[in-house]
Amino acid sequence: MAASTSLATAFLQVPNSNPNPTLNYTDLMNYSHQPEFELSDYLLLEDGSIEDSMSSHHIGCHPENPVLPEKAITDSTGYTTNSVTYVADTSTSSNIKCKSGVKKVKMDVGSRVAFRTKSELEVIDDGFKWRKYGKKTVKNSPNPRNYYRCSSGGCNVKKRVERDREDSRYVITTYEGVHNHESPCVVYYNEMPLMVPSGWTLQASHSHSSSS
DNA sequence: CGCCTTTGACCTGCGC
DNA sequence: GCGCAGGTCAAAGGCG
Repeated sequence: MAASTSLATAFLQVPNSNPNPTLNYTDLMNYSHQPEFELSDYLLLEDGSIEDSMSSHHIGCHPENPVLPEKAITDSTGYTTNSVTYVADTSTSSNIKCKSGVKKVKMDVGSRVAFRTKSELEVIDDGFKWRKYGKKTVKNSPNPRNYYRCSSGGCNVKKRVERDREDSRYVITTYEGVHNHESPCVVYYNEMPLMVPSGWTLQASHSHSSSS
């Protein structure tokens, strides 16, 4: 049997004044209450049942340049904004859910994760090369939905990008599938490949995993 | 020249 | 069965 690991990662981009290059969950919560830091939502697409907390997250940030304007790397299910990057491991079929302020996380079966993030940019460099293959207007939404496919040969990962119909300041990105290749920037944690921006550090605050 | 975006057409699933 | 909406295809054109 393959190892089963519940794993979710958040790369936190903190204010320049932050003296601490690595953060744990408590730090994340502290920054989430500061005005210059806005934590994004991310959404659950698949029906979930297993509820967990952010204690299962690993949180890190760039040691020298804490605020990365537009550059960050995630894995197939991660998403990056100017504020925060979440990475959810879908190879183990995890799903995540939280509200503003990130209090709850859900893990579940499925390889599709959506993130709702506040960003002026619709397409953010997440370390992979994406090729746009479609654009569609969505019913009851003034904003079109864009479809992207990983341009790496043989990789079938897709993502959908659209602006929130209720608040166009937010971008909803849905990742579907798992990359069968590495990002240019990747580290391994618990034998799991994690996509980490070059120069970033990763601190494992808490984790839980199981294998058989 | 290769890779990308654009965009209309086509396909498919679902509700009625 | 029909119509609608979402998702994908593929041709055309642009750009480095």
